[in-house]
Amino acid sequence: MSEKPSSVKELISQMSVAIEGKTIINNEGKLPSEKELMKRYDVSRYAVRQALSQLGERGIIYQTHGIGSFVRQEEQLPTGKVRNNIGVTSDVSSSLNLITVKASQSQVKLSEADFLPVHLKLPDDTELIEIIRYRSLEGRPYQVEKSYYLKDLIETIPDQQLYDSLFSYYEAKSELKVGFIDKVIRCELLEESAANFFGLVSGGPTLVERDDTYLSTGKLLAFSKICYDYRLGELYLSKKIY
Amino acid sequence: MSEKPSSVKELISQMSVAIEGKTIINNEGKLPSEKELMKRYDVSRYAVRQALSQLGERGIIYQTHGIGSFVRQEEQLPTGKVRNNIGVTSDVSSSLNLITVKASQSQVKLSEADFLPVHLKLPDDTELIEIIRYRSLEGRPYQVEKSYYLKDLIETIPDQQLYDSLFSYYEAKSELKVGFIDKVIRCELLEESAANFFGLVSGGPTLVERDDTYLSTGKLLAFSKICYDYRLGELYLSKKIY
DNA sequence: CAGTGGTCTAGACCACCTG
DNA sequence: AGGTGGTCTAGACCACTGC
Repeated sequence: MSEKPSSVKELISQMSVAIEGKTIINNEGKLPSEKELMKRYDVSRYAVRQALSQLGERGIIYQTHGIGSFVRQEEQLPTGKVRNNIGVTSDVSSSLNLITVKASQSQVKLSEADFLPVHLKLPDDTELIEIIRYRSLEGRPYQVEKSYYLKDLIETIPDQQLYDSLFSYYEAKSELKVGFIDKVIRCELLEESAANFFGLVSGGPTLVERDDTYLSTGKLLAFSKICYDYRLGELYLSKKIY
Repeated sequence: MSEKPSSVKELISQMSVAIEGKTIINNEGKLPSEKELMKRYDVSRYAVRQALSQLGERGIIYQTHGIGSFVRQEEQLPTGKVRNNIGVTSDVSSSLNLITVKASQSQVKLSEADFLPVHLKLPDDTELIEIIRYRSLEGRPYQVEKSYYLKDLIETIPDQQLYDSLFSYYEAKSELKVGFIDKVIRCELLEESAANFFGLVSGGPTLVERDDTYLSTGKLLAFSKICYDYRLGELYLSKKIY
C-alpha cells in the first residue's frame, strides 16, 4: 500500500517515483492493472486513468487495450546531442547545466522588433521589453534567445531576473498565468552575433524555435525566438496516436 | 438544438463544424457554457469537456477558469512558408497539394541503414524495407523521406502504395495499429541527392524530422527521416500549459 | 470465459470571476 | 451570490486480448 495522494498531480508524482525506482513494475516492465492501482493508491479509476494518460503524454508509459500498461524502454542518450523536451508538462528535460552567460534588456516599440507574432493583431506603437540572452550548456555555447514582452502586462524586469526563468518568476510573483504557447520550428541562416557566439560562420545553418506565449485569458504575453547551435540542439517530442 | 452525437469523436466533429461556420459562437468568439453545451448536444459534462479539451489540444479553442471557452483568433497564413502541424490528432494541416513525385523500395539489413532508431534494441541482421520518397508541394520540391519498415511486421509493400500513406494503408488492411511516435527535430547539412532535388548546394542547411513509429503494442514498426527544403518547411505546434 | 483498458453517465464539491 | 470552469468519485457498459 501507498500513501493516498490528495490530487491527481500528486498521484502522478508518486507513480513517477515508483516507476523510476522500479517498485511498481515487474520484470517485463508491466504496471499493475488500473483496478489494482485504484486499491493501491485508494483513488477512483478516473484519477488512475488521468495519471496514466499524463504519463503517456510524457512518453513514460503506454497502454495497450486488453493487455495492460507498460513503461517505455529507458532512454539511451544520443551521442553528443542535447535533447530539449517539448510538448511535455515540465520542460525539465535533464540535469544538464544550462546557464545564461550574458543578458540585456531594453525598451522598444513593436515596429522596431526583429520579428512579429504569427497572429499579429497589435498596433505598431505597442511598447515592448526586448531581452537578449546568451546561454551555454555544460560550458559550451548553446542558444541565443531574443524575447519581446508586452510592457503593459509586466511593467519592469529586474536585471538579476534575466538569468532565471521569467515565466515562473511572474507566475509566482504576480497574477500572470500562462495558458498556451504556439511554437514554430524551422531552419534559418545564422546572423553575425549568434554565429560569433557559437563559433560558426554567419550564413551557416541554425535551428530556430519561435514561441508565442499566451496567458490563460487568451492575451499575448510575449513572443520570442531561440536560435540553437545546430550541432548541439535538437527538439524531442513524443506523440500519442488516438 | 442539434442532433445527438453517438460518441465524443462525433461531438468534436459537430462542434468543429459549428465553430467553423460560427453558428455556435457569439461576436466576441465566446462559446456557450459547458452546461448549455450539455443541453444542446444532449450529452454528459464528461463528453463536453473531452471535446473541449481535444479542441484545445488542437489549438482551436481555449478555456479560462470562471469565464468561459473562446475560439482562438483565426490563422493568418505565414508568407510563403508551409506549416506542417505536428502533435495534432490528424496531420491534415492544409488543403495544399502534396504529392510524391518519385519513390523506390529495396530490402536491406539493419546494419546497412543510414541511421538507426533512437532507442536501439534490434539485432544487426534485422530485415528492413527501405523506402525513399521525393515529395513536392504545389509543384515545388519540398521534402525527401527515407523510411525503414520492419519486414517481419509488414511483409511486402505494393509499389503503387508508395505514393500514398503507408500507415493508413496498413491500418485499414491488416491489424497494425499505431500507438505513438517519437520525434526528434534538428538541423543538418544537405546530402547531394536531396540538395539536387531542392535546387540547393550540398552542405547547405536542411530541417530534419526523425520519426520512430511504434505500434500500440509497443513494438517498433518503422523509423524514418524527413528532410525539408528549409526555405519552405516549418513545423508548427500548439502546447497547452497545465 | 475472465481480465484488461476504452468510453460514457450522473453527480458532488471546489476555485475562480463578475456583479 | 450566481455562473463559470477544474477536480474527483462511483458506477455502468463496451471492446479487445488471452486462456
